[in-house]
Amino acid sequence: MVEGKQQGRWARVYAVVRRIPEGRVATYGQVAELAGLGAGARQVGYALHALRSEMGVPWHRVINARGEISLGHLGGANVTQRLRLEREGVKFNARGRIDLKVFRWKPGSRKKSGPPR
DNA sequence: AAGTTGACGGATG
DNA sequence: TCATCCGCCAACT
Repeated sequence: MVEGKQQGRWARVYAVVRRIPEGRVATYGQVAELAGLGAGARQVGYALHALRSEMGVPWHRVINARGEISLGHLGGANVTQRLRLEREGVKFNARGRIDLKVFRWKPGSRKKSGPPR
């Protein structure tokens, strides 16, 4: 129950996630670091889990270091995530994994920094 | 108040 | 490449 108050560490996570551009993805660890949580990658996942309502936070652009969706089979949330990413131009390989070398978001590089689209 | 948990990550086998 | 183990740190019970 933290949907209402968004002023803790989680708010920083949301702020970072909101900066992830369309067609790009970031890993939990990356978001954690950008949010100043250091090694709190797990907290990022925890924060997004508590998010429930999106509130303009593109949570679907956050994936694990393997380049895969970490969500369990909850209410098809993982399907939603994949669908949204594909719709944004992010491609999955045969194993359902994303090529981080191509789609990983590089903070700062605001212009197209290589990846398609 | 204390212990457990977890949308993770990295090293190791 | 996949399976295990350990480490991090705040939220939850």
